[in-house]
Amino acid sequence: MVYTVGEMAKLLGVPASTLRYYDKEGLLPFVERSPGGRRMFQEKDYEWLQTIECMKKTGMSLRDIRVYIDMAMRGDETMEPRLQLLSRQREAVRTQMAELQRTLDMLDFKCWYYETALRSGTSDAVRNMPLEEIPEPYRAALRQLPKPE
Amino acid sequence: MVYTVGEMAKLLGVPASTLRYYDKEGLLPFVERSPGGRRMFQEKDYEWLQTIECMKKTGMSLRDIRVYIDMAMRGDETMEPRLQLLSRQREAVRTQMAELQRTLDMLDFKCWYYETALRSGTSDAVRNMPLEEIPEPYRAALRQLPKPE
DNA sequence: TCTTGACTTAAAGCTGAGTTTAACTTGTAT
DNA sequence: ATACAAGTTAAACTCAGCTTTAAGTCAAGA
Repeated sequence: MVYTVGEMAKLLGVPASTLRYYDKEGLLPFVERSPGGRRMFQEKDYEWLQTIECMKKTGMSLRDIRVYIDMAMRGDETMEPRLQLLSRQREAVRTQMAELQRTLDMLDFKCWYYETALRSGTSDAVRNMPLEEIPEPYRAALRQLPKPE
Repeated sequence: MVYTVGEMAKLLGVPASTLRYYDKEGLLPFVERSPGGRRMFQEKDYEWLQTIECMKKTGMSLRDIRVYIDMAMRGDETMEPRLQLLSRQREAVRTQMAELQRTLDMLDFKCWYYETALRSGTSDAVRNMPLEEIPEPYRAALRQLPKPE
């Protein structure tokens, strides 16, 4: 079973222009063409495209994904550098998550701040609240934060 | 104590061009000018800038940050919409983190895959490994994933 | 006073990841 | 055989978030 670019795009839920763009950028070296020049996507290409999607979710750039694909197409001899690339990406995602957690703590604190201020009708009460009265979970965020405005 | 744009940029660890850009985009309505037209940053402006930085880390667009700043400058009457904005942003960050976790699971699995393949010298062994032999933590990721290449 | 470094603006340029457009070709259905 | 939807390319356009450049202004130290 082969698919045209439009069919494959539909399967993946992306515009066909995106697949053409990826092809132009060298991300789809595995896609063959018909005698008339049309892309003929195979079942196995769907798996490649899922792999690309997955890499993209990690925040990897198209350039790095292309490098990865190129290596993967060269077979087992490139397993080591591929592992290295994935390993670095994993580290990057972990870092990203840790940063997001700190950001989330800040947002939790700010939301609490406004909820409290709204309940008392003014921001004065909570702005001048002594540290001891601030619920424990928010104190850490407060310490590393500017005052909410 | 007042600072020029260059001094404030140094304090924040960003290029001065970024602060000028933010000003042009309306993110710094609080910064006053000298008679000669130069920006004079005050201590309190430093706190505003930290707030902007914090909002940016949540992935908020400059446009939304400007809206937030504008509201904050109008005082207590805008607390409710500000809370709504922060609340929405918090939801967005939570979603983002959940997605990253799934991505991380995938990367963990892929790294395990390559580590195993490298130890056995070929990807065949692990490619054909029956599900029961795959360590439990990785099975979930495998189920929602394309085969690694 | 003069030099010099840091400031000012407007406008253009850059990057990544696409999307849109225009002009043309292919292949399927009638 | 013909129509016509869907394919092809190159090139231009978009968007956010800056950065760079050019041409000019300000102000602190010698």
